[in-house]
Amino acid sequence: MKKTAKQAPRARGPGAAARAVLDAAEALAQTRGYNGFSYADIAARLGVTKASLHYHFASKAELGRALIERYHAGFAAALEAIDQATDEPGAKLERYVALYDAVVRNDRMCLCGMLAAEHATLPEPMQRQLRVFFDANERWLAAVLEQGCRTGRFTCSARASERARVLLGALEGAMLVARSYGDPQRFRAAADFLLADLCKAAPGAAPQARARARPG
Amino acid sequence: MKKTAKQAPRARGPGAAARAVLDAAEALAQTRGYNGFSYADIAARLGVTKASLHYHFASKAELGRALIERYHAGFAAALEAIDQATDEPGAKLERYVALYDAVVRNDRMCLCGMLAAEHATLPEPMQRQLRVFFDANERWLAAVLEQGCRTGRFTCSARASERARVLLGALEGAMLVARSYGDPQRFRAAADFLLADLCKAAPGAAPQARARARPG
DNA sequence: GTCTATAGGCAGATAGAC
DNA sequence: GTCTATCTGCCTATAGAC
Repeated sequence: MKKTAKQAPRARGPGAAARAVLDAAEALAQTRGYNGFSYADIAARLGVTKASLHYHFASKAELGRALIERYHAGFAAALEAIDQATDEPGAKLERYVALYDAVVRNDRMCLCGMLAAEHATLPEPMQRQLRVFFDANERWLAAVLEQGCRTGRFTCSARASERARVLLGALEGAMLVARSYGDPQRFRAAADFLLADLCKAAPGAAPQARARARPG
Repeated sequence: MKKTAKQAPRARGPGAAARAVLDAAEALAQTRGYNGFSYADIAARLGVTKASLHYHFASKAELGRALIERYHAGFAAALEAIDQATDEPGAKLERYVALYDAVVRNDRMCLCGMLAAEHATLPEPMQRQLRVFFDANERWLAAVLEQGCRTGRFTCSARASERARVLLGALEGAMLVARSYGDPQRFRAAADFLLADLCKAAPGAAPQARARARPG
């Protein structure tokens, strides 16, 4: 079933090169920001020239657009996976936080949180994409909080969508500040605090709220 | 009492030019980030040439250092003013939030929050200054929370310093995300939620928690 | 203190060979 | 798809006149 051996690069499948560019750009954007990296940085990581990058993404604005698009799609898939893995609101939130915790432990910041800081300097399409990402996150979180409210799992103060907005901002901010200390534990501790607060009025109802994906 | 009329520029006092440079750079850094502005931008705003800026700040790294230094000093003075204006922990927190609210209403982001996003690209002296700023804020907040705990003004869960850290991160994150929507009200609403949470277990003890400095 | 002029480098981007 | 070569423009920074 082997294709002609000459086509080794093609063997990785179509779009593999573009994906490699996105991977490198994503890592750079999440650590240094959109204004903090250049085509030269990506080219150096991949061992190719700057010119070849323009074959896949004609402009940096187009690359940035594709970056958010893929990131959002991946995040949406992760949220769907959570919904299918469990119905328990507390477990959902714990897994949601775990998504960000993985990002932080990888010495990165949420891509969209990072880009939000640079908002004023971004091409307008990217600005719109950021709002779409945050809106989707808030909607998902609001639904989880609302469910937790109904079932008595969480402190119920209604206004789930406002609480979702605060929670998302708090998680982004915890990542932001933690970066200055190079200490992933700082994020995890803040996240645990935020999760615990949701259960404050329902003691004993937060059994595994502090479960870890990995040993501390 | 007039000086010789020839010295009009000097009349603004020594260092006035340097201060004007810092003012312009600060506004740019808080809206576009450290990597999002150049000497050319500052020069254009002040109506001078790029070269003249180097007389006051030899390098951009030195300018950045001076930027954080002055910002932190101003913030420290504001915190001291709050301490002298009131002893009530709730009022202190309300005034603390008002400091950030003024920043947001000015279409800016906290300078250090903005720079925290760009942390990986900053000169090492600036990186250290960021930690100093956040540490000072956390200490002040922790003292206020601790006092509110003792007096029963706030929900008392001990661990004031951890709660202070979460609160600071949450405020920075609320600013960060609100920027993408260009809506200052988004920050204020999140801040009110955070303040209200501190009083959740002490209903009726949060009379003016939602007081505004200006009409909405 | 501010200017003109310029250096030296890196940015994003394009043309055209292979 | 990737390369070499190159363009244009902006960046930080410096020299030296006024």
